[in-house]
Amino acid sequence: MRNPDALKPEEWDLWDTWMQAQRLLLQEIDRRLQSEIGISKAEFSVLVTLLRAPGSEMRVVDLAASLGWEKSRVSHQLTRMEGRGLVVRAESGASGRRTGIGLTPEGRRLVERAVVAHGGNVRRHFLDPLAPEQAAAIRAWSEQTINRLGQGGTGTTEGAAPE
Amino acid sequence: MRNPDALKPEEWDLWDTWMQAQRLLLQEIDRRLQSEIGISKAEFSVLVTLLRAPGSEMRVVDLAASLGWEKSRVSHQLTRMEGRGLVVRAESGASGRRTGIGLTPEGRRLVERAVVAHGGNVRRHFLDPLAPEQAAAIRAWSEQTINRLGQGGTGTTEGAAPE
DNA sequence: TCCCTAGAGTTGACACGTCAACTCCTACTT
DNA sequence: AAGTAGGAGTTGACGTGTCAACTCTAGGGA
Repeated sequence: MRNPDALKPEEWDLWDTWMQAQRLLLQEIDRRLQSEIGISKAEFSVLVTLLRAPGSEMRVVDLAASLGWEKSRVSHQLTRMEGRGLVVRAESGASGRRTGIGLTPEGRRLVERAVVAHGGNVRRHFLDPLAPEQAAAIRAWSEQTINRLGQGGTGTTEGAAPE
Repeated sequence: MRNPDALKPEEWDLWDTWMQAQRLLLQEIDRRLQSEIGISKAEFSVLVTLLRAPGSEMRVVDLAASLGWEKSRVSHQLTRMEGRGLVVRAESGASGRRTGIGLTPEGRRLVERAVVAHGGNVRRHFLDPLAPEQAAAIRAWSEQTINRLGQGGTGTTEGAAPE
């Protein structure tokens, strides 16, 4: 603590407070998605990304790029979701061999309900309690943070919980 | 999307942008802690909490309360950290049987270095780029979110990465 | 043609986290 | 003293996430 770099108590407090608020909000939104629809945030992200893809079908590597995930993470996630019957690994066999990932009817049904429910939760727990000047500050901070730390945003996964 | 509750594109965009900024910042801070000191965020939280406890010793249940974690999570974490030689489960055997958790010399050495490094990282990546009015907005939003969602804050774990 | 490199995808080992079920001990009740 | 309720702690099953190593195949020289 004799380091000149040491944070002052009110600085630690801002950091801690912000971290805790974040964690509570994400927990709340995730838990509601889980209890109302029965899918996790990770499953929701994959399903939404597939839903918005042309033909509702993508390759693993494109899914990974769109979500900003590692491809091994996508592969593990797909293995679990295939087991739950939410997605299919379509192996185009002899001809194209493109191994596209697609939605099952069950997956499509769930994600369509989830988009509505999740939107409502985001509105209730994030957007509504946000005062206009808070929204402006958060937007500005977020953009400058992404510019500073993010190399190239995934860009296209609008509406998916990014993580 | 024909739901009246549906979010407008700029609302989705604010949510996505904020989520992504958060994720990038946490990733950056965690990765630096890992590469500079060689411990994870979870390990750091446990070590800092122990370091600040009277006698650097706590029971599992108090650790859990202070961190805001489930006790089973604490137990699993301690099992891994005991394997790495960072903490000890002191079983006071016949007399008190209090099963206090303590720091090993190695654990103490690491956490003392980590506090300095982590503080510097928080300053560089969170506090410094924050304009004063952004800090005020983030503090206000965090506090109202905690009041709305948090039932009883853990309170005392000042300085630990709360999650 | 044969090799061989580079991309796509999978797998295994491990860290992290939750939930539910379990053991163990203490303290209270009768 | 026997019984029991409850707190403290652990464990196992499983979902989530990273890293490194692996397979497979297409395409591109020599």
